[in-house]
Amino acid sequence: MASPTLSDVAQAAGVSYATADRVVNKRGNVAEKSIRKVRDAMAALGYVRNVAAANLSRGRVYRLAFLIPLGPNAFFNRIRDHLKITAERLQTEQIRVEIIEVAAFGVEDMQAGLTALLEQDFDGVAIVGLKSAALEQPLAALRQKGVAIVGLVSDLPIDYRSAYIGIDNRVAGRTAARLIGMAHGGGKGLVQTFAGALAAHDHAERLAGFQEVITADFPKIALLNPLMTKDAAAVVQSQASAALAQHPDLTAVYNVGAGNSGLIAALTLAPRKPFCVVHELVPHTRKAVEAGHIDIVIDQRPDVEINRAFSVLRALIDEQGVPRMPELVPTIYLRDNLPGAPFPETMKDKTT
Amino acid sequence: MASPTLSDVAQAAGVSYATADRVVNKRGNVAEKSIRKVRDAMAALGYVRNVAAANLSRGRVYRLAFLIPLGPNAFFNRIRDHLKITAERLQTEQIRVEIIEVAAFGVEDMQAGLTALLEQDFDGVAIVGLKSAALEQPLAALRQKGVAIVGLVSDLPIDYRSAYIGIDNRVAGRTAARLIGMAHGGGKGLVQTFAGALAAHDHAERLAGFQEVITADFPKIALLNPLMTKDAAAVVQSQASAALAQHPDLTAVYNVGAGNSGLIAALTLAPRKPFCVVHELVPHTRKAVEAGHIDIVIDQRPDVEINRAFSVLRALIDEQGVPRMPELVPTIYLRDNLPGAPFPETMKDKTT
DNA sequence: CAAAAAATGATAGGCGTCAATCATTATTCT
DNA sequence: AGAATAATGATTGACGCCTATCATTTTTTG
Repeated sequence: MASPTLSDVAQAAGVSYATADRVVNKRGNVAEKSIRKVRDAMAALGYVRNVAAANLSRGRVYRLAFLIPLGPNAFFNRIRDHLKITAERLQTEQIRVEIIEVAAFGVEDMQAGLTALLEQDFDGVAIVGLKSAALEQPLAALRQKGVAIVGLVSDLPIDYRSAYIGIDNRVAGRTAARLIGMAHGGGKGLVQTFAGALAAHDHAERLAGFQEVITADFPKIALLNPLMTKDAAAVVQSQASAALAQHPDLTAVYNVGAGNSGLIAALTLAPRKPFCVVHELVPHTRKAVEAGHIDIVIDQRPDVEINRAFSVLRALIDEQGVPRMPELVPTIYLRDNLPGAPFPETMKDKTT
Repeated sequence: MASPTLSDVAQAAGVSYATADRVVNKRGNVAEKSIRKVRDAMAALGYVRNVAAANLSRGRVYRLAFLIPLGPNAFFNRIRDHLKITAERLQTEQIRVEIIEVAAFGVEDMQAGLTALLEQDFDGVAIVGLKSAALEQPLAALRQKGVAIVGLVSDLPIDYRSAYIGIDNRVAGRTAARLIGMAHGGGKGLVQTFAGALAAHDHAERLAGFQEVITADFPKIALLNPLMTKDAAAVVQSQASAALAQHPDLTAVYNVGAGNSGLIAALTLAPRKPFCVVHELVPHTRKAVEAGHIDIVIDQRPDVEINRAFSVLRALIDEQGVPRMPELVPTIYLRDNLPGAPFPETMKDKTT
C-alpha cells in the first residue's frame, strides 16, 4: 500500500537503481530499451517522485524575489501585506522570499533593482506593476540565467516572462461598463471617466474595454472624454468637482486608476450622487462603499494573485510547467459582499 | 547562509541534539531551563522546521477523502473536475485523495459513507453539500478519531467540523438583490424568485438576504412569493412560464437554486425579457449569459474552494491551525467577465 | 576478434528529521 | 548518604532521493 519508490521501479523494470535514476534524472548514457522498461514500470506502478525527498536531498531552497513599487499606494500595501503573510507561512517549505522595493516611476531604479537581482542567485522573480521597455535588457539577462520570471498585476513583455498573473484589464473595463449600463435601467446617461495616464497600458485597456461596451450596448449613454489625473488624489478631486459642477446631468463616474480618495471627497461634497465605479478595494474605497458614495469596486484580489504567483513560480522552478488554473476574474464588490463585514446597515437614502 | 538545522539549534543552546528534539517534538522529560534555552536558540537562529524532511522521516502521507453528492448536477461535476485535477497535482506532495460519491438525498447512504470512512484511516475529510442531523453521529465518531473535518460548499453542524469553506449564502442573496435593485435604475419593479425548497438552508438564506435588501433599499420593487421548484428544470420552466404570462409587468427573476435550464428555456420563449439572476456558472448558464438570457450569474468559485480545502485540511492535519485567509466572496459574472475555457491549456509543458 | 565505447550494476554518503535505545549525569527524596 | 527519579547526552537507523565513483558487462567499431 505504501507508495512505490524508485527502487521499486528499478526492480520492476529489471534494471539497477542506478539506471532507473539515470532515466528519471535524464543523466544520459542509457539505452533506449532501458528507458522504455523504466518508463513502463513507472506507469505500471504509478510511481510519483517524492519531491520532498528530492528537494531534501539536493538541498533545494526556493529563493524568490518580489519586485514591488515603493510608496504609500494603498493597493501595493495590500500586496505587500499578503506577501509577507504568505511568505511567512511558506518558510517551512524551504521557500525564502525577498521583497525588493523599487522607486515607482524611476526607470533607472528599476533597472538597478533588476540588475542587482543578477548578482544574488534567485530561482524566481515576480515583478509587480512595473512596465517599461528599459527593463528588457536586465530581464533577458535574468532569463538567460535560468531565473523564472512572472509578471504580477501588470504584464511584462511576453518574451521576457513565463507567465502573467493578473486580470485582463480590458475585461475589467468592460465589466465596469456593463454594470454602469445596467444601473441606468435602459435610461439615458452621461458618464465621466478618469485615468492616471493613457501611457499606462492597464489604464488604457480598461478605458478601451469600457468604451467598447458602452458604445456597443448602451447607445443612450454618452461618454465624456476621459480626464487624466496622474493617479493623484488632489487632481482627481478638483477634476471630479469641476465635472460634477459642469454637467448637472452626470449619471455615472468611473475611475480606472488610483487617487480615489479625491473622487470620494468630491462625491461627498456633491449635491447629487452619480453612480460610481472604481478599482481596488482598499480601506478608503471600502469605507466609501459602506457610506454609499461608491457603488461598485472592481478588485484584483491581490491575495489570490499572490498565492498563484507562488505556485506558478514553484512549478516553473521545478520545471513542471505552469499548472492549469482558471483565469483570474475581476471581482465585483458592492456593499453587500464586502469581505469582513457580513451585514452592512441598509441604505436609508435611495439614489441613482 | 544555509538554514539552521535542529543540530545548529542544539549547539547554540548548549544542549544535545536529543534534548532539542525532545523540546520541539514535545516528548516531555525536559527541564524548564533547557526548554527555554532551546526556544531562545530557535528564535535567535530563526530556526524553522523542515517539514519535507520531517514528513519524509515519519513517512507521512496525507490521506484525504472528499464526500461528494452523486449525480449529474452540473455544479458538482465542476467540483469533481477541479478536485481531480488538483489531486493529481498534489500527488507529488504525498497527498492521496479519494473521492467518495454519495447518493444525493439519501440519508442512509450518507451515513453509510461516513461510517465507511471510519474503517479506512483518513487524516482529513471534506464533506461537500450534505447537511443532515443524521450525520452527527458518524461525524462525531470521526472527529473523535482525530480526523480533520471541513464542510465544503455547504456547512456542517459547527460542533462537528473544524472549518467551513464556502460562501455566505445570505451575502449571496443580498448581492443578487443589490444588483437587481441597481438594474432598475430607481424605477418600479416586480420580482419573481425561485428556490428548490426552503428546507435547504442555503436556499432559505439566499432568499432571506435577498428580501432584506429589496425591502430595505428598493421600496419601489415589489416581491412575489418565492416559487418552490425542487431544483427540477421542468418545474422551473413551467412555473417561470406561468409567472411570465401572469405578470406582464415582471421586471426581474432570481433563482436561488438549481434547475436553471428550465428558467432559460422559459425566458427564451418569452416575448419580454426580465432581468435575470441565477447561481453557479455551468455550461448552460454560461451559454445563456452569452446569449443574453441571463444577466448575472453568482458563482461560488469551486476551484478556489477546492484549493482552499486542501490547504486548510493540510494545516489542520499538521496542527498548524487554520491559516488566516480572506473570506470567500460570491463572484459576480456577467457577459463581459466570463472566464475563458474553464481549463486553459498549460502555458509550457515539460514532462518530467 | 580485439579494442574502444557505451551501458549497466553495485554501492556509499548525505540531506534534516524522527524515533528509539542505552548510558551517563543531576536532582530530589527519605 | 544512598537510592530512586528525572534529565540529558550520545548515537543509530530509517525515510526517498541525489550524486558520485568504480567495477563490470554489453555493444559497437575497425
